[in-house]
Amino acid sequence: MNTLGYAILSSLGRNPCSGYQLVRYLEVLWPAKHSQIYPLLTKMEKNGLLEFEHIEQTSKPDKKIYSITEKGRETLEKWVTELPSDPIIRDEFFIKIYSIWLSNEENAKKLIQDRISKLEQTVALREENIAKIEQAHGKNGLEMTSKHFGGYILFNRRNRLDEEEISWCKWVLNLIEKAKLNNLLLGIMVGKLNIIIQDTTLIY
Amino acid sequence: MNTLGYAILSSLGRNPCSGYQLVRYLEVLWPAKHSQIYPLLTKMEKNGLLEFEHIEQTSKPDKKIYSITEKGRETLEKWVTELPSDPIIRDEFFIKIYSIWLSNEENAKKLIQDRISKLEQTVALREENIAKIEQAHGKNGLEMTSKHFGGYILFNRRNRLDEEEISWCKWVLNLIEKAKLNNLLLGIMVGKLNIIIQDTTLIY
DNA sequence: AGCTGCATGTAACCTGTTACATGATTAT
DNA sequence: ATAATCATGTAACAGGTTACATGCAGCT
Repeated sequence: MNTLGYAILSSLGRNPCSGYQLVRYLEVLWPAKHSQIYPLLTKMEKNGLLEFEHIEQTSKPDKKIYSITEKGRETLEKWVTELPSDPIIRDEFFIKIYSIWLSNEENAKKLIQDRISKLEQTVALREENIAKIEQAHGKNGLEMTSKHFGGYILFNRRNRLDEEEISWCKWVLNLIEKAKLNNLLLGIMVGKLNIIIQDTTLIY
Repeated sequence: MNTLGYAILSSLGRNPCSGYQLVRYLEVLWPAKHSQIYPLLTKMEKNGLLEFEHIEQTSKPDKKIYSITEKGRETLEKWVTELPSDPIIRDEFFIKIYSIWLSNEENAKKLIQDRISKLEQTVALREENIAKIEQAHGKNGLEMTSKHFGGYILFNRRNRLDEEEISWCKWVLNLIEKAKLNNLLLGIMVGKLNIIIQDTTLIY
């Protein structure tokens, strides 16, 4: 089975839900579209890792509530102890940053500024979620054996990293400003030098 | 064209190289295997974004040194100003962390400890690289218009984030320890309570 | 009247990985 | 001897995205 399968086991192991809801839950864990999730759920159910209950609804379409089986829980538990493969990060921002030397100052600043805006937005949203979890379970009441522990610490991780990145962005903006100032000063000095040269040329 | 194509333009725009070398250069920017890179290079060359020079070698296989064309540079410059799509992060570690509530303390600690080890290793390696760049170009001599600026600030970013993650890992280890202590204390208290109950039962 | 959310599914396509193929040189 | 590095390429497969398909309820 592939990693998406384990992500599904991990989510359903915490609480049963429909494929539709899984799409949302997996967003932070292992993003996948419904077109990838539905066929895999069917396959995993056939392999005995999951089971589902058909729920008929009147005002909404019917749904299947999936839950993890004993076999599924065992499979997940075994996998969790194996060492994880290296993370894969693909971010167009890196490539654009790598190429800013061919761009101008305005574009460069905009690229960084937009990044800050996005990060600040997501951090604010996540902070609300963290506060909700702490409110519901108590800041110190969250133990490793709690179902909510993993989610809680992962939210914390992401916010710490995002805040560090915001700080890095500001450092970069400063670097650009400082370089501009240096150039400006250099320009003035060159200007003065020219006057001196002109003066000296005039004198001598 | 896809993002890998822009990553290639970005790398070759800094300095020409062979497809073989590109695999290594792209590792930090947009990881790809040679089987994906070679056909794309051929395609991009046909589209006039790249050109190559055939270099014959005696002790090694012949190679093609690709470089960016004027059209390629223009294409890249235009793309850089468009806003980047959201980053994609896929990390098995997240799923394992999310599932540790079904695991025991030993496994949980090992998972975090292994993460710390990996991070510390890569941070150390990267620090060497940062030092090398600073040595070669001067800590303040690196301006936005320098070819090395992007790489320099990206290395810095990664190290900052990795160090923040190490700190987060230690915070999690502390949380686990603290919870254990609480449980231990609770255990002792329950024990004492039992004695009191036993005592009181004896007296009355 | 048109959009969003709920809910599941399939088909076509693009992206990325693993494996196959070749072959000389250099280091362990 | 055996593995790693240099160097390029293709084929098969797995993973992931976009688009097609349906239909009702509630909101603007």
